[in-house]
Parts: sequence; C-alpha cells; structure tokens
Amino acid sequence: MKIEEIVKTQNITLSKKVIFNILLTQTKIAETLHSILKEHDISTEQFNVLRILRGQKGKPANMCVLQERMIAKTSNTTRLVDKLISKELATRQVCEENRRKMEVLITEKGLALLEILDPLVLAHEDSFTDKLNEKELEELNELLEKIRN
Amino acid sequence: MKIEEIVKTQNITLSKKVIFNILLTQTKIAETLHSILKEHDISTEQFNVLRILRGQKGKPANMCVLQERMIAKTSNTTRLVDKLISKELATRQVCEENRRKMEVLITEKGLALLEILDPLVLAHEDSFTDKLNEKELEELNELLEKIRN
DNA sequence: TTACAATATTTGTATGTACAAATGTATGTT
DNA sequence: AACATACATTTGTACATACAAATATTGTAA
Repeated sequence: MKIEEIVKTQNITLSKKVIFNILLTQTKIAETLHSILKEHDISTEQFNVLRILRGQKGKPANMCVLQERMIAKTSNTTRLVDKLISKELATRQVCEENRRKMEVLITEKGLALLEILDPLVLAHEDSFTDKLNEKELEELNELLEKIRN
Repeated sequence: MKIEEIVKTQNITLSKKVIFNILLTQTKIAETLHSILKEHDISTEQFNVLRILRGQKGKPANMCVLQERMIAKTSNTTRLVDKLISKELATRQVCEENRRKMEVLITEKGLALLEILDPLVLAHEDSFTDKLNEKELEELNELLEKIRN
C-alpha cells in the first residue's frame, strides 16, 4: 500500500495529515514542473535563476543577489551559474567597481528559452489551481501564510 | 529584496501566489526538519525509511515495498539502505523464499533512535499546525487534496 | 601603510538524487 | 531442458546539494 492510502485510512492526527498533505502537494507540483523543464534540458533551479536574471531587466545580478532570491538555500550558486553559461543562457564577468563581485546577465538565448517556457509553466500551474475557485484560492493562501508565520 | 517580499508587493496572479506559497511552506517545514535530524546524523529520507521499517512491526520489508512507500521517488533505495546499515540502524539479507528479494529490518538501535526522534518531530510539526485551529486544519486539508486530485 | 576584519565568491569533499543499463533470479512456454 | 520474459535489486554516471574552508578584494583603524 502506498503511503498516501495509509494516511487516508489509518488513525493519524489532523496535524500530521496537514504536514503530510503539504509535502505531497508540493512534491507533485515539483515533479510535473521538473518533467516539463527536463524536455528543455534545464533544471528547476536553473530555471529559477534564469527568471531572476530576466527580472533584472538588463541590470546585472551578482551572486549574492541570486542567493538571496532563490527559494531553497543554495550553497552553490557558482556551479549553477556555470551550467547556465555552458548552455549559453547567461554570461558572467567581474564587476569593475567592486572586483569581488560578479555580474551575471541573461543572454538573448536565455530570454528566448524563457519565452518558450512561460506558457508551459503557466499551464502547469493553472492545471492545479483550476480545481479551486477564487475564494478557495484566497483561503488557501491565507491558511498557508498563517501556518508559516 | 527577497522573493517572498516581491511576491507580496508585486502584481502577481492568485494562481501563482498559491503555487509559490505551497512551495515556500513545504521548504520551510523541510528545512527545520532537516536541521533537527541533522543533529542525530540522519537525513530526511533515511528517517522516512526507518519509520517505514518500524511500521512493518518485525516483518521484513523488501526494496520495492520501501520504494512504494517513499514519498519522493527515490531511484536509490539501495544506497539509502546502505547508509542505514553502516550506521547499524538496519540489517539486510537475501530472502530465502525468493532470492531476488532482500529483507530489510530495523535494528534495536534504529528503534531506539526513532524513540528519541518521535517527540522532536512531533513538536516540530505542531509548531506549525499550532497556528491553526481544528476547523482551519480540516479546511487546509480539503483544499490541498482538492488541488492535488 | 600595515594589519585586521568584512565582504563576495569559489573550491573541496561528502552526500544525495535521477536515470539508464547491468546483474541475478524466477516464471511461463514450447 | 532451453528460451524468452518478467521481476527485484544493484551499479555507473552525471548532476545537484550541503557545509566548511580557501581565496580574493575592499574597507577601516591604529
């Protein structure tokens, strides 16, 4: 029997059910996103960094900006950016004003890839949220923020 | 500015907010659990496998049972169990009736570790769910199940 | 200006994860 | 019995992640 079924049928506290449900939902969302991005040879974290770079609107991002914006603490921004560069999706050069910093920029190729991915990711997200109406989505947001803070 | 704040302040669809909130909440729960388990030299996945083994109540679990019960698809049950064995938390031997299968069992040491961890993990979970009352927890469960199915 | 602390990033090492291919064992068909 | 097929697990390889230590640059105080 799968763990999902065990949780449903067995005597388990409401608290544990909620924690488990959050994990399960996030895992499912992440897995499908992963498979979408995989077709385009890019990992979830690489995709996130690319979007951060695009959000800079031409302004270069240095490593600590990237680290700050990434959701999961990633101790390895360097190697992540390395991958993007090897795929020609980003560039990196030393910042002239402060030579400790690096300036990371998204390339045209990176922007083009995001253009392709945007609608796919949007559809992926909507395929989940479609199941709830607006009121329910707001409720869910409130409950999640409450549980987190 | 951190991504959490950007999401709050900027114009972003309700759908994206929900997806992001699920990710953020799960990440936070996972990070604190990870740090608790780390003090006892065990990873989250190793902990999950140990609990599955305990749930067998003396009956050995073979690899495909473990794989089926694990939440995130883990292609590497073998190496995960290797770690548990090297820590003397589990044992493994070939199943005599069907020599393709392995019989994995939790040891006394493994059970003792879970005894220590149980209250810690419970407190960790409650530290989140405490913030919601029973009705809200049920609501959250319903919304998450709805979004997932 | 030298020395020391602070900042920004990189590197090393161990561990964890994903996927495909390989190995070993059992079952069914002729 | 011989063969193909299915099943259960392991191994190889590449990549990702966590954490600590190392490197390089800048700012500051004696």
